[in-house]
Amino acid sequence: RLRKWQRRIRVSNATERNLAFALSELDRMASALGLPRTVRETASVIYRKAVDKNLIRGRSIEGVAAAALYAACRQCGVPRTLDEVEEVSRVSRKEIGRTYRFISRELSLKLMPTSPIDYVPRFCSGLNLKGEVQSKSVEILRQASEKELTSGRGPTGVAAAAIYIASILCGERRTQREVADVAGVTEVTIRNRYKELAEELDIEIIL
Amino acid sequence: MTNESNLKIENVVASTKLAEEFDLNLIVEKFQTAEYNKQKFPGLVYRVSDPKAAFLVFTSGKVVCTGAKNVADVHTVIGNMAKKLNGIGIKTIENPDIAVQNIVASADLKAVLNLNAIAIGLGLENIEYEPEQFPGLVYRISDPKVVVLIFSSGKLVVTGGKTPEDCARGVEVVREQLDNMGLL
DNA sequence: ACATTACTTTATAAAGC
DNA sequence: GCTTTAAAAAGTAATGT
Repeated sequence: RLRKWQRRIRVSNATERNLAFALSELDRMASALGLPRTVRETASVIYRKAVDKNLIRGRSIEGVAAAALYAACRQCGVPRTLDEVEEVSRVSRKEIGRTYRFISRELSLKLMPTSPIDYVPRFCSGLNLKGEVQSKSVEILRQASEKELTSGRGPTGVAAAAIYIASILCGERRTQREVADVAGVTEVTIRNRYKELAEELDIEIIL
Repeated sequence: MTNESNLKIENVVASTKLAEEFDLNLIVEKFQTAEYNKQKFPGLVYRVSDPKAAFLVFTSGKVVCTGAKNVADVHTVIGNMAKKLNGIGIKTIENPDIAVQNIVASADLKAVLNLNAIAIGLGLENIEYEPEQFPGLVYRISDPKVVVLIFSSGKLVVTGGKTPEDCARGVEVVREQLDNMGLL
């Protein structure tokens, strides 16, 4: 009888220890990414649900925590790319993506693919661009979406191209390199996307 | 009206057993283009151009054939492979059972698609669409048991089928569902 | 700036780590 | 789970001229 109690205490300790570790990891990663408290709380709720459904079995706490954070960012409308989450975690992008798909399905998160529009505020502030440019970027993205220019394209690349165009239209030009750096894409991608947007949306870009 | 599936088979994967065991070291030295690194991979790699295909040969006598463009070619290339082995002094099983394990095919719905709308239409729980990672929407069908990759260009990739009919049916299932949702 | 090569995703068998 | 093979889709990336 005493052994049974001891085992329960041990399991309980291990469970609590793991949860504490996971939560501290979430906090550490969220801080590194500069995420608000609401996202950290959302991530911890997702993580706890994963624990309750025994989804951690066969997976690392780090991986599930990173996937929960990635999912939380998307759920809160402030997405980070898998690459960004990978940078602050110690698991590979491949495992974060794989674990994300798993918990997303098991917890029925039903998240829509990330919208380029959700990246606009963060990228624009990273480029010191005002609200006017943000509004213009969003306007361009809505038109792009209506004309089917966003399906299958990377959300960050499309957002970057829209911001690049908007910055020029608003007289606050940023170079392709500057935009590419904050968006985490290459100049080639910005070029390909902005050419397509400019042509299909009949936007004249004069340098 | 409608349709013949402009289905094109791109790759056929099959497996069979040609002997009870193989001495891969003997085969590598006799077949000049064969590759064999036991620590890297347990199988010997051998490419042929007759009908183009690639073989993975194992010590157990089992063989995997990939890259063929037809189910018929699979039989042809495996037959040629058996003869080449015989020519090198290795006996092989007479009429080996050849099992097609997977067929990859491509098709074209000839329409520009809105993948976000399709994701919602087919149900987010039934699909996977992460444009950040890959431009295609992944749709798993249970009957026929195939996986279809749907692209915004209207092009499709069907894989997982064991027969060309599975692939053709998979395309039709997608075409019908998209049509019913008015997304075609 | 443009070209080429290469990697992302899907399925599938094989033997072994 | 990984390793290796083949092939398509379209986007993005790395490298080279």
